[in-house]
This record gives sequence, structure tokens and C-alpha cells, in this order.
Amino acid sequence: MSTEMVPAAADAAQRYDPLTLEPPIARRWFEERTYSIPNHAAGRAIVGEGADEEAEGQGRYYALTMFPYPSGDLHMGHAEIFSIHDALVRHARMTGKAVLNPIGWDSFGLPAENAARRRGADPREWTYRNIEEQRASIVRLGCSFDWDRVVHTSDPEYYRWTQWIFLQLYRAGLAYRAEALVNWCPNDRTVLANEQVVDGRCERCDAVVVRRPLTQWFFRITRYAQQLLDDLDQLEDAWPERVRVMQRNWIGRSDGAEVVFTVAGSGEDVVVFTTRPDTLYGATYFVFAPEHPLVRRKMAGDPAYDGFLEEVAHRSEIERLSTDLQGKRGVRLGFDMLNPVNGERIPAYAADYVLMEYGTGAIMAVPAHDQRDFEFARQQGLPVRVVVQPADGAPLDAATMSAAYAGDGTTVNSGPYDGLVWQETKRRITDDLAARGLGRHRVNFRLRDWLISRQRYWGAPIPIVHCEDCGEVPVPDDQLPVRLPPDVDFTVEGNPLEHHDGFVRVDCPACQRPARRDTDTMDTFVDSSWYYLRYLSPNDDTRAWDREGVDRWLPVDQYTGGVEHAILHLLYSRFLCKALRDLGHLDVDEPFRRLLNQGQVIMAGAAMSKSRGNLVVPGGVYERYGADTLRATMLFSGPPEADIDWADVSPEGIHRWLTRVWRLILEHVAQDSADAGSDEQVLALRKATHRAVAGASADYDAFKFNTAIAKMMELSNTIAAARRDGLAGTPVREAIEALLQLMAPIACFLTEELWARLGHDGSVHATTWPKADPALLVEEDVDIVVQVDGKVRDRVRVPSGADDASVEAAARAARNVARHLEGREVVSRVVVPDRLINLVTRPA
RNA sequence: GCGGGCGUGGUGGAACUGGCCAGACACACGACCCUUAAAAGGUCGCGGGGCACCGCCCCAUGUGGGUUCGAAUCCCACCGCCCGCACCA
Repeated sequence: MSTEMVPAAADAAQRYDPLTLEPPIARRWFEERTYSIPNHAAGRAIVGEGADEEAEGQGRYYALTMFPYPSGDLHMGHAEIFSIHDALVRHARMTGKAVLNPIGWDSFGLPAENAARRRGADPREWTYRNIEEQRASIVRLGCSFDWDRVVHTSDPEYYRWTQWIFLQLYRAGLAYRAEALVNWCPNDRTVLANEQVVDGRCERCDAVVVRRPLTQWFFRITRYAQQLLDDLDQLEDAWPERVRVMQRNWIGRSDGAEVVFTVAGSGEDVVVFTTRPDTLYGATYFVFAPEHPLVRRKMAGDPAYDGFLEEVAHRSEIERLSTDLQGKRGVRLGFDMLNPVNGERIPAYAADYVLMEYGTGAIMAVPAHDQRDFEFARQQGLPVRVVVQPADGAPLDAATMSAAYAGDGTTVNSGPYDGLVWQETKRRITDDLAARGLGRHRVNFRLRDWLISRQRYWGAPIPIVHCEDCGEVPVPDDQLPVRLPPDVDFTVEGNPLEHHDGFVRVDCPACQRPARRDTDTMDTFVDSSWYYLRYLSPNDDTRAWDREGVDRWLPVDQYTGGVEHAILHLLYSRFLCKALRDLGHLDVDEPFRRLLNQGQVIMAGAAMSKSRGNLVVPGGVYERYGADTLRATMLFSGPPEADIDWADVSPEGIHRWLTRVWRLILEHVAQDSADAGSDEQVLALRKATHRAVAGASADYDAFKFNTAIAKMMELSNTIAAARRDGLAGTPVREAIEALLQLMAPIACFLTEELWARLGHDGSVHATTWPKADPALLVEEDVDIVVQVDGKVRDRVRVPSGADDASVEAAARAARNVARHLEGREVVSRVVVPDRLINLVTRPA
């Protein structure tokens, strides 16, 4: 369509019309699989130089973007992610790298099932229709994905291997079934994920969610807690600081001690975890979690305790949140505890501010030095004993203090440890207890095991059979996948799989007798924590991934996605990578070498959402301005990490610029047949071009697309001005070609078309990234800022590299400088070569 | 409460490791040109104040201090905003 012969004048007058220009190109890239790449591909630049193995590895670039969830059509947030990702991908490709750039869909999950429930339809239909719609939008946006590697996590060909991974972990003891307190919606009669509980209520029906013990499947992520923490250091400067901090906090390592207390009279041992063993002498009472098994046993039948337990069990999440730090509730238990350091007898309580899930479910309470203990003590009239005195400030007085003191200081009231600095006390007390067998140094993590089972239909079935004789029996690998039955009844309450006899009834794989299939499906985060591996052999039905491909491409060089996955998805993926490494299936410690968190697209300060009615979809912008304008608008609005408020953004400026570039180039093609212009003009344009190339290249490397675009705008303005001043022919053409190459990763369609109009056969995207000529970047003369006493007073033009003395001479000669030096004596000078000179004076 | 981050024109944002009179590049706005008119396009102006106004001076990067020849950038305190975690022992 671009090579049609038309009179030059008519051609130059042709309007920039992205709506007819873009779709055919987009379609061609999709249909011809232009950006597909084989596993053994090597970088173009490298191949030409016959490089060694290491260099060959550097030529490969695995670019990954978080695959979308198919909830309806794309929104502006997607448009931003894909604009950023595609720009960096296209740039990487032009610099000669072999880029693996796959896409897929995270297509299991609750919304599909809910849609199915509402309409009695099959979740497949809803899911795959949405995928098709999104795919079309992504293609329309010009994204250069490898369409030969598409995966959907809901395809049996995919979840077969999710199940295989489950079994790998199961056999290694990393997957297990146990009872746990989970979120239960009494209205929907189902378990909810934490993410599905909003402010203590079910996100679907708004019922108040309660905690309920159920037998669930877990992945033993806690076994990797220390590694997950340690290896964050490998990601320094490569992952955003805040993501690493969030993961570190989530893992939550705390160093302290285990201390053994004894039940007075019975001699039963109860272990507590504390980070402050130095305050043991300050323990004035003892607290158990309400559900602590020892308390249940000892207090069974006690009306006060039973009543309290009942009350706590029925407390909803929402109440727990609202009572927060005030109203701690507890009951005095009918026994006392003995403190191992001094044998002191202290009263035992059960209170809801101690959690069964953290530490050992029991604590020693030191009200003087822990705020929660302090509040509970004041409430119950329990004694407060100061055992740490701050180094400076007024000494603490237990009778009058209004808050706990958790800071550092000197140990007091602690027998043999008095006078020691608290850290020293901490160490010694722990050592001494250890010597007596009553304690030890101990590290505790906040991280809990990953609860992966869901009582849901639309997920990967857990490949386990429950047999009365054999117990839990894994489904043999050659019988995978355990398929989701298509004919389920969504009108039943709870998990439809439980009500599907054909699914549930199965022969035990071990003894062949009738058994029962596990009806839980896996959390969708399991699906998404390994998809980057499946991209390496998406169609291989003999194994989960191509080991050779994995070794060649991993780790992912660049991962782009939203910060909302800072913990869950990224932590799970890191865990699974390490587990699979230890099982011998791959050979990297960390899956994602670099991470870029793009900002969110918001609307007038608020998140876009359907319920707010402020959802903006790309469709409107496509129809008005086209995809290039949308892409460039997203990238020009600010740095990629920053949020974009669509209310502040206007695509019009970008559209005007693209139109100017279009016109500039068409006019050049039509008119600039012969070279024209002075040597000075030619040199000036060449310098401007190479400055833009150097600057924009650096910006691309740093993903600063907004400033890169600013430099391209400057260049296009310079070219236009040069043409107006009479420059024509080859020098203009050179500048134009560089401009198009710089713009190609951003305005992929416009540049493709104009490149062809310039008479090139191939694609602009297949060209090699322009290189700035260093000789054209240096100026013979430079402007030097002249300061007098730190204030800028003038500028002088001197030869580049001029020595300090001659710069000073030139500076003193400058008119405005001379005025300011009048009556003053220069006592020193500071020179920044080729940039500035500062003359420091005093009155003469 | 703990942790992380951010405050620059009317707006989005620039300013490499402290150094080119802070404000690139745009948006919006204003004036003018083109036009019968509008749209589109083009040119110019655009932080505040001042003057002996072809040029120069003063103030200005949330506020107040400090370090430095020199601070949007580094340090301290305060004010404001955003995000994460939150009875974690």
C-alpha cells in the first residue's frame, strides 16, 4: 500500500491517517509471526562477530511482561504496561539482541466461575472469548510478541504441568495437607482467599467473613525463608528498593530466643519466643493464645474459659480490626507459670492479643517494655516492673509511666545481670538458659506456608486420590492431566467438583480399589509462578519445559509489571524457582534478573474501575488518534514508574508531533531531490542528530522514554527548521532516518510506513540502532558559566579543553563579570573543566 | 505504631555522580499570521517582582536551619501527601 506510484505533490499532501495505516501492519505482524523466535536464536550483532560463548549469551534477551488476566477488554493500565514493555523490547531488538518476548493468559480464576454461575454458562466460554478480545487489542496496539508461544494456564496442556510440579513438590515433602484457620463466607459457604476478603467482608456477597479450621493443602515456602531473604541482595539495583523492602518485611525475620517456662505444680514445659530475653526479669505475667492446646486441655469444662473461647471463635475479622489496639480481651487461667531465670511464680492468662499462628502461641508478658503487655497490664491491674533504664533522660518509674519503653538502655532489677548493656544481657541470659537446657537462640519468621487449595471449579485440580487403605496417593505422571469435567452443575452451593460423581469416584492408583479424588483446585498463583518456564516449550507434551532452552534463556533479563504483585506473585515465583532448582529441574537461583514496576493509570486521582464509572478503555483513543499516539502518550507522560492520571494527559500534543513528522518526511521525499545548504548548516544538523542519538540512546537504556521523546521532538524541530533555512537532500535524509529509528520502538507503525516511503525495502524495526559518532559530540568551543562568589554572572565561549588560566582570563574579560569584580580581589577560583568557573572574592 | 517513598510554574514533567543564570520537552492559556469564517497549520509570549528595560538586578524547587566556592540534589528539624505492613511477642 505504501509503494503505490502517485505524483509527488499529491503524495506530500497526503494526510497522516493512522486509522487506515495501522491495522494492516498490525495484522501482518500477527499473521506472519514477525516477532517469533526459535529457542536457539542468537543475537544479530553477536553472530556477525563470531563471538565466544559468553558473548553469545549476552546476545539473548528474555523480556517478560506479567501476563494479563482475561477480565473483559484491555483497559488503560494494560495499554501503559504494553507500551512500556514493547518500547523496551523493540529497542533491545534493534541493538542486536535476540529477544524472546512471549505473551499468554493467566486464565484460571474466580471471575470466570462467577460469570458462569450468574449465567449458567461454561467458564471456558467466558474466558476464551475475553482472551480473544484482549488478543485483538494487543495486536492492534502493535505489540511485538512471539505469537507462537502463547500459553493459557487454563488449557489442559498447561495445567497438566502445573499438576506435575505439584507432585514434584509433594514427593519432596514441599506440599502437604494440614488443618488451618481459613476465611469462610457463611453465606456462600465457601473458603475465600485473603485477597477476596475486603474489610472483613466477602467481596462477592458482602457477608461478614469468619475464621474457620479446615484441612487444606500447603506449599512449604517457609523452608526457603532464609534463602528468599538472603537472595534479595542479589537483586540490589535490579529490583525496585520498595519491592525488596516489602518482601523483606513480609518474610519478617526476627532474632531472639526460645525460653522454657514451667506450669507451676504440674511441671509441664511451655516454650515462648521472645526477641527480648534481656527483659525476662520484667515478666510479671504469662499469656497464651486462646486456642492454645495446653490451655484447652487444662481448662476444659471451665465456664469462664469456654465462654471466652466461644467469644473469640465467633469474632469476625471486622470486629478484630475495629477493636484493634484498644480493648484487649483475656481471662485469668486457673494456674501459674514459673519463670526459669528466677523461679518466680507469675499468673497465666489467655488473651486474644496473642496469636496461635505466630511464634509458639504463648508469650512472657513484660509490661514495662512492650506496649501491648503494658495496655493489658494496666487494664487488668497487673504489676509493671522496669528492667531496662534508658541511658539518658529521666529514669523510668513503673508507677507513673504511661507507655512501655521499648528502647535500649542498661539492665536493672535483674539479679546478676544488673548494670549490663541490654544487648549483652540478651546474649548472656540466653547462653545461661541454654546451658541449663531451658532456652536457646532462635530465629523466627513471619512468613507462613502458602495455602494453595481452593474449593473452586475453575483451577487446576490437585492430582491426589484419597484411598481408605493407601491414604493420599499421587496420580501417576502418565495419567496427567487430571482434567476438569466439562459437565458440572454451577447451581449447587460450594465447589461443583464435589458434586460431580464422575470426577470424584476413581480407583486408587495404588491398590485399584474405589477411592475418592481430591476436589480442591490450586490457587491461581501456582499457575502464574512458573509460566515463564513454559514459554520455552509451550507445545511440548512430553515435559514441562525444555531444559536446554531454560539453561539458555534464564534468568529473565527484564520483567515488567505492576507493583501490586510485589509480594505474592514475585515471592511465590522466587520460591518455586529455588525449589525446582533443588529438585534438579533448572539451574538459576533467581528467576527475574531485573524488575520494572510501571505505575498505574488513574482517573482524577482515583483508581479506574467499572463501579466508579471512570473506566477508560483504549478503544476511544484508537478510533480518534490511533495506536502510535496512545503508545507515545503513555510514554511521554512521565517516567514509567510514575502513575499516570489520565485526567491530566492529553494525546493531542503527541498526535500533533506525529503529524508534523509525517508531513516533514513526506515533504522531504517529494521535494528534496538535490543536496542544498552550506557546510555549516550541514555540520550543525549532523551534530544535532548525533546529540539526539546519544541522548535518546542513554534514555532508552535507563527506560526514560519521556526524556527520550523530548529529545526526538527537539530533533524533528531542528530538522524542520533546517529545511526552512534551505537545507535539503542527503544531510536531511540522514537526520530523518536517524529520527525514524529512534522513534521506531515508540511509534512503531508510523515509522514503519515512513521508512518504506523513504524507499527502503526492509522494516525499520529490523535495522540496527544508530550509533552516535563521538567526533560529532565534541564541540570545538564550549560555553562556560562564569560565577562570581557562587552566583552566575555571565557565560564565555572558549575552546574546549582550555586550561584554567585562559578560562579565567576570558571570564575576567566578560562585561558583566568585570562589573562584579570591580573593587574586589579574587582570592580563589574553582574550575569545572568545560563547564564553569567560579571566582571567589573579597573586598580589595 | 513500624517501614519505604515523595513535595519543582496554571498542568504533566526536565535538571548525569552538588556545578551550563532551575523550569528541557509538551499541555493549557494569551497575542498575532493565514482564512469570508471556523477547523487545521504557523510565529511569538508564558515562575514572581524590579530597573537607568537591545541589557541587568533581586526573590523563587513545601518550611526553617546547616555543610559547601557553589544545594532542587547532601545533613538536621518541622509541615504536608502517597504506599506497604500492622496486637508478629
